[in-house]
Amino acid sequence: MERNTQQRQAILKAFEIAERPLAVQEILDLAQGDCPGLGVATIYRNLKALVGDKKLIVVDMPGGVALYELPGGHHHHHFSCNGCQKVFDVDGCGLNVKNLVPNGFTLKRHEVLLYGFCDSCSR
Amino acid sequence: MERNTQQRQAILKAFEIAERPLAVQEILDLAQGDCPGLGVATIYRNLKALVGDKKLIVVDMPGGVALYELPGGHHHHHFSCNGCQKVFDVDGCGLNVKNLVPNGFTLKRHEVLLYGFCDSCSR
DNA sequence: AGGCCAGTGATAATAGATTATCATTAAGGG
DNA sequence: CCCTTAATGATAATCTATTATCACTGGCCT
Repeated sequence: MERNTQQRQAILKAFEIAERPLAVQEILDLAQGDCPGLGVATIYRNLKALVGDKKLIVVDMPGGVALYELPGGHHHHHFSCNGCQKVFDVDGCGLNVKNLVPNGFTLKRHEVLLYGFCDSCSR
Repeated sequence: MERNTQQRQAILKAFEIAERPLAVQEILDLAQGDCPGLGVATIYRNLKALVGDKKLIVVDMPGGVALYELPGGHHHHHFSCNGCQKVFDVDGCGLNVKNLVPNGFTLKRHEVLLYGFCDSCSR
């Protein structure tokens, strides 16, 4: 049986409010607003379960920090801000795969990572 | 003073032979062919020094494993093979940055990561 | 309302990557 | 060739992220 706990609700709500990929620490900070006392172990447990249920997807970022986000469905990439360190979704792709993949290689998927400063940090 | 040790030579030679980005463990395996007894600490020490001297550059890959490569100079990206786990350089870019960056955001740099199977692993 | 047990929280344990320590080795100037 | 000392190798230590443990709590079925 799977229970609908306050903790799990708070975690999912954090993603709905943030509207961007979140790291474990960010999820913890946001969800603790709704659910004081929430512990890291619970975050990890629920993340694993939610990813298994396809309610969240993993975004592997360089540097070893895994981010999680709601499955939007459409093809998109990510923008990492050097100022606030937040990661934002970027709609669309802009990648021309033709003539990029070496001869004999088989392309399965791709990631585009943009780095710079977000709206707030650009000023 | 900076000494031209056999260890440092073996490390740089590994990159020249491999002609692709290498992880610490790969560098160790390759360089030990020229320099038996070479230890990990020496790899890390030299990598740090070589990156400081711009003789190597760091490639941060998702998953937290850092790769190193010779500074080729030209703009390129990387292809990660799901079969042999090796990473290869891919010349060119193919990314149309226009209309990709959100309003107000400032783009500083970008990375394109391709995943699939290399020539050998495609067969 | 009562009770079972999945889920939780605090913390210890684990895992993997990188760094520090220190006795020993060897690069290279004189 | 000798001597200074930077660099090395083995290993312990550290650091960070994640998982396991276990007593306790609260969701939810009856």
